[in-house]
Amino acid sequence: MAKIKPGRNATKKDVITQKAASLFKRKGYSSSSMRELAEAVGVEAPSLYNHIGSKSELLQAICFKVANAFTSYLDETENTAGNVVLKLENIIRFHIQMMLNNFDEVYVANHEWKHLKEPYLSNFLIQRRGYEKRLIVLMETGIKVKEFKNKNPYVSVLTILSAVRGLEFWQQHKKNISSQVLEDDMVDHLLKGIIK
Amino acid sequence: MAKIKPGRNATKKDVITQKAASLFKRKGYSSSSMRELAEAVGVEAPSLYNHIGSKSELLQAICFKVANAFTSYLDETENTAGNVVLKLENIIRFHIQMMLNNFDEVYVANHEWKHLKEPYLSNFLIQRRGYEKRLIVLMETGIKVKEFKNKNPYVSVLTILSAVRGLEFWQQHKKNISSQVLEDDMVDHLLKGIIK
DNA sequence: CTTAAAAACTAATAAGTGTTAGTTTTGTTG
DNA sequence: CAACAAAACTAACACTTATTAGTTTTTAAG
Repeated sequence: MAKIKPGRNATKKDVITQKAASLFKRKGYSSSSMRELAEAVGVEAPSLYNHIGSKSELLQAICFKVANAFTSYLDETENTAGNVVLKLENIIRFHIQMMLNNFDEVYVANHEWKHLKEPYLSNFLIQRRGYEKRLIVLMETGIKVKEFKNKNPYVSVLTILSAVRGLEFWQQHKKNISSQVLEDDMVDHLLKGIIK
Repeated sequence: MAKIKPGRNATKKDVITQKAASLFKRKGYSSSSMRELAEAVGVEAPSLYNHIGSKSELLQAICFKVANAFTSYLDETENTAGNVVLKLENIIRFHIQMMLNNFDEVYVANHEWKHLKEPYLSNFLIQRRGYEKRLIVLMETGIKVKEFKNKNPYVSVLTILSAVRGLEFWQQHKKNISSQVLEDDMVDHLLKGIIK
């Protein structure tokens, strides 16, 4: 009934999506053609449509996979015992690890989301905004229980998220620093600025 | 001999470049068509070519204008008396102000540079790398003279540059926080993590 | 081996791309 | 006003785009 699946646990659709993430990262969504993607997959362009619905569907899959991963981790963390500092540290470390381990997809979600079509674009932005709001609430909690300095929580969240996002520039320097040093130094730098 | 110039001190080429920055920011370089740009300028697409050479020339102008602004400010700062902390603080403040006052162009330079054509792409990356290197040297100096903690200087520079870059998300929240609070809180957050 | 579906292929389409050619309008100067 | 150049316009070209239609090949099941 069905063909043998390509990878170990990956459907061909998964392979296409992954190759798409790599291509979109390198050239950007709009500059990536289905012919190029097909070549990366090892097939002619129209054959892709036996597995996927459209080009924009690929972008949707990538963006929401990433967004859902972050949302899920935040769900877990919120339902965990522990002080606020530890929660925030764990979240920062999760962001760093996502950047290092799922670079292509996170990069695409961060850079190419604006090419999502409605209603996916709106949904993505709403989800993203909701995520930020929850981090801000976490910051405010930390301030209230005297774990954090009384700095504007939005600025703190913005600073942290942006700094972690900047790990995309890190990829080129992977050889020079161990990722453990990177993670620890960055966490330290970001927490020292807000912890009391 | 020549027509009256559009704005006060701006040539029509300047107007086109500025509209291009706004358009490229909103839709991305590749998704922006010359017909759209023409409409923003209030003209038919082929008329643009009386003032500019090509679409990619517009991107070059935007990217290098931004890159040169940062390089120039660093030149000035390096030739200035003062301790390292103050120099770094001034540089951070300059980055923040560039983000707030030249948002479109800085955004495009940060996001669309990969669509530059050779040799401009290579030149841009070389210039960017050189800028980072000089900041790293500044960090190392600060460590040597005991103004900064002995943290990996590359990680510190990366964290700072990325955090400031993240001000692009700030635009939506302009109403809620004064830009002075933003600037001061962010500078504080970033410096506290490295100052001894 | 037969059968049937899954997935590859070729060919084609309609729309949009940056850009050039050629022409007309506009605006300034002598 | 005459003359000339700057800058607008229309028409068009050569090319690329995502996607569909229709057909053939491949693969798995009975």
